[in-house]
Amino acid sequence: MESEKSCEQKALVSELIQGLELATKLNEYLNIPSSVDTTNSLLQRILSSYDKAFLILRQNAPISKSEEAMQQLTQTSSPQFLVSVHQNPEDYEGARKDDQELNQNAKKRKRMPKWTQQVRVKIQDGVEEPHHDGYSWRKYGQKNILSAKHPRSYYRCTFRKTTGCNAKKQVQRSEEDPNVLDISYHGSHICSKGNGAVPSPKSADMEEEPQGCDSNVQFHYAQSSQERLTDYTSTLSVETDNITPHLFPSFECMTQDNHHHTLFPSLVQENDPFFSTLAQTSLLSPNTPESSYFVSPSFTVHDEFDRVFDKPCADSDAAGIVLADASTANSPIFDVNFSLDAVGIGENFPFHSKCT
DNA sequence: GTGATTTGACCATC
DNA sequence: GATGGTCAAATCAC
Repeated sequence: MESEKSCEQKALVSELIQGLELATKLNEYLNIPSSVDTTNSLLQRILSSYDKAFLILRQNAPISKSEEAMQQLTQTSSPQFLVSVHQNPEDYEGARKDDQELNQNAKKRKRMPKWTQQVRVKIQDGVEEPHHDGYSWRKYGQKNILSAKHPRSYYRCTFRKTTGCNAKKQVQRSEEDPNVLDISYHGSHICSKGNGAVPSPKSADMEEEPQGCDSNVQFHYAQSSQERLTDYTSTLSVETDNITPHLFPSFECMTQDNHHHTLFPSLVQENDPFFSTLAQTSLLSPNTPESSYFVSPSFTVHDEFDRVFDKPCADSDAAGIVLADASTANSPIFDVNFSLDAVGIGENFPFHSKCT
């Protein structure tokens, strides 16, 4: 039993480390204009590594306090710009096996990975701006929902026919606050290949090109429209009221327009070498002049370890965070701007060293 | 002309 | 039967 756990732990750590290593490589390639294929390949491998890691975790535990917290988070209706990602743990494994078949009927559809995101939309002269999340969606239906004031819109990936990408999303205005859009994502994007990672001139300011995503983890990509970025960042904050504090370490960010943003509750960066380094080398880096950043879903390394190996952890203080950064206005890239060397992570990195 | 959106109808599930 | 999700023809926009 113990040896099994040890083996699983090694596999899990290996996948996580591989993901970080690939992210570092990806960051290097992002500075090379002609390396689009390489970066796409690295991106897929990174996502695959974390997919495997989460599969390992889910094979070993039913549900963790982090997932409960995530559920609370996603169910919270907040007037603030709230980005949260919730992947239904019961849906995940089955859905990954036969994603292409899931739209055959509602039964299978239920097994698709699902996560929700609440986004505050900007209302100008009574007209809402379209919600942009970095993917290209095609609306295929709208329905009045019985208990809701506002109709629900149904979208699927624009490239469904050409790539078989089965990602869908449902968009509905919040009951509590009409300025908030409740967005539910179903399925994963598999449309990264052959769709062009760089927006076409026509689409650069109007529509997003599809980006690689073959994972339950949904990245938020930089968009080329500076105006749109400003609109987003001007309302960007993260709801923290109902979050278990150790889930989200925080980073303070100041944008070009002097808006101050707290991305996560401030708890750990001062004490934790990992995040203090991360904050210094990436999040607060002077090399990111644009007033744009995107928050990816975060996950708690310690918490997941707790779940797998039944180890109580007093104050989990490390979490994995990938920050998508629009430091170059013309390319929809995301910037994983930290390295393993910088934070001292190697194969022997003591992920659980603070647990008792 | 082509692709996206709208909207009523249809289907599966509860 | 009520409801949510999807289809597909009609319409719109470029």
